[in-house]
Amino acid sequence: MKRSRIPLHALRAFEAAAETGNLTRAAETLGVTHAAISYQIRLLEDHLGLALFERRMRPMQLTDAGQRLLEGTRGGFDRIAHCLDDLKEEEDYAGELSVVSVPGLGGNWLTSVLGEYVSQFPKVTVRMITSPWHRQTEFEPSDFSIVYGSAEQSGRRVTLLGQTSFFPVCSPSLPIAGNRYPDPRDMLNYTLIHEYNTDTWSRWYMACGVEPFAGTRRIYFDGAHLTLHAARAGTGIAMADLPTVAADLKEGRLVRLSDLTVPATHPYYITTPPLGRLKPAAKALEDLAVRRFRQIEAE
Amino acid sequence: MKRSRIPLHALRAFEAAAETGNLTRAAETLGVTHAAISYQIRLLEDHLGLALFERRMRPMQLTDAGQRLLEGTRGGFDRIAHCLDDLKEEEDYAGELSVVSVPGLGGNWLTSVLGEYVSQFPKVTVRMITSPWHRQTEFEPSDFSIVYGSAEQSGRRVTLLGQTSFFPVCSPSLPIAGNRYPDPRDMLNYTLIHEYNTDTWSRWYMACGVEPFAGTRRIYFDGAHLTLHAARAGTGIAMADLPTVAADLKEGRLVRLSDLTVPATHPYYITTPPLGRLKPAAKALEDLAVRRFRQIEAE
DNA sequence: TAGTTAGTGTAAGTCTCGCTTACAGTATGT
DNA sequence: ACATACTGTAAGCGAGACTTACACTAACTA
Repeated sequence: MKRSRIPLHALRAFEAAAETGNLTRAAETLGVTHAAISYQIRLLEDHLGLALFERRMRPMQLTDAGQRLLEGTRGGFDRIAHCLDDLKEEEDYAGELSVVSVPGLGGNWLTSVLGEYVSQFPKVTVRMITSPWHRQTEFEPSDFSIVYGSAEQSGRRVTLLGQTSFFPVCSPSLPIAGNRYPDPRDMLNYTLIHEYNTDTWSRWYMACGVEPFAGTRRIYFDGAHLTLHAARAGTGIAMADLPTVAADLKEGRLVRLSDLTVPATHPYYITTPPLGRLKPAAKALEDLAVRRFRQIEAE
Repeated sequence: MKRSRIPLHALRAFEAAAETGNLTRAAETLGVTHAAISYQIRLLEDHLGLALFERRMRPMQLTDAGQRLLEGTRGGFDRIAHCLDDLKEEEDYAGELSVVSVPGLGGNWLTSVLGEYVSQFPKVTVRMITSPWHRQTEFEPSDFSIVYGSAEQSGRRVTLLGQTSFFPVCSPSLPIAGNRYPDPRDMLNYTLIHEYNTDTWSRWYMACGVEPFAGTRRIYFDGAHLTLHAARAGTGIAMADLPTVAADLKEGRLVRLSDLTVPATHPYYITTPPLGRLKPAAKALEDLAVRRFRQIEAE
């Protein structure tokens, strides 16, 4: 069969479905909806003119032809996947990778991304520094760094990571955490945890249409990691963005108090050395980071 | 590597390019433009973060990584392609296939399609009949048939093949064949070869904006294959459509005399037994026929 | 056997990304 | 130096992969 006419996407969908006997499960592993799988399999069956699945029963059974096809595709794709994996084990994906990040994303989100990264590229040794000085000048230039705000930097390659937006969070131990999405006015009875040099709280209340807070308790910290630490400890209510607190929310250390968000004043950027000196390993990290960021945004 | 992230199209493009060391050639084999290949390879190199080709020299040389990748992908795709081919060799693609066609397309175009078909499905024995009686009723119902005009038929599955359009052709031996796209008025000095029960010639002259021919010689035949036979023999000028005369034009047996075409009054349809009794082999022939028809239309 | 849950089928509409077009740039041959 | 043959790349288009939404069917539960 001519290469140009092999329905690759359809075969991939078929393989996933055949392995589980369950379109929904298959769809999840490929990161699409069940309808997409159904569509592709229909296409493939139509192309071959024969049935690949026995659909009377559940879980779906492969027909003879389906069984045969599964062996072929699995073998083929495995071969390709291994080859691709091997390429990633080479020198290009070995050695050291110096990573610098601003504390906000760096503290929590980036560490989890790096966790996935090192398991995917076991031969890369990552050295990470978080530093609020996002200008690269005073450091030995890093292989990969995340900066906040303006990113133009002498001779470094810049790609947009994305923009976050803020919403109030607090410890589940505070009484107000009980009612889902309480009235913003009620939140004024708690300590509002601020970060120095930001106006996130006031912008948020403005967006709510609530009068600026007058006599509420406030406390100021130097950096988002500290405000969140305080929030977790039950000190009061802090503003947070999704990437930094996604894990906290999921594991119940923090509770989100509103649907309403205000955008960060600046986006995050990734900077790397220019194309000539860009390490493949850094590019791979960039891809992963961007993907994970999008993923969180989508939720 | 997770299946969902294998860039299959990019790998296919890479494989084609790596095999020839020539993007243009690779593009041809995949039936796309060189830019498409270039784009996909760029994507792949970018995804992996490393160069696959050494581009200083021509033909392009694979890098080490490229070499490795080629082995993997070639192996993988070969495996899949073989598996797919095997599936086509099974009972589903064996046995007899009865094909019925109206003479127009059947005479020339369909035979060439069938030629390709049998080389692709060697185990299928094709029995073809051309018959102007495109109603199926009096025959043992065929596995695959091409009809002209209205296609509604008791219980058969119908798919549109396409609509042709007509233009004048003649033998290269006629003097008028010398000048490319002569004045339609000059053509009136030759015998106009007609097919019974069609008004193609008069519709064509109407489309030209030329007065209906008065005292020109005419000759009538029963069926397009006869008109074309006469045209090839130098009898005069006949009307023909692209599928039927594509080979004649390419091989110089006929010359096209005008850019202007008039559409056929009806489209061609393919009919097969309904889904339950549709043979996979017939479906495959249908796919091939439709593809080849589109291809000619595109030229 | 009726209700419930988990899954598949499928039509309609959306949007991505693979592709073409068009042109500039770069090797190789004469 | 010119011609030829190929590659690189930006801009824009369109097919088709995908999502959404709902109908439907199988398999459990009681």
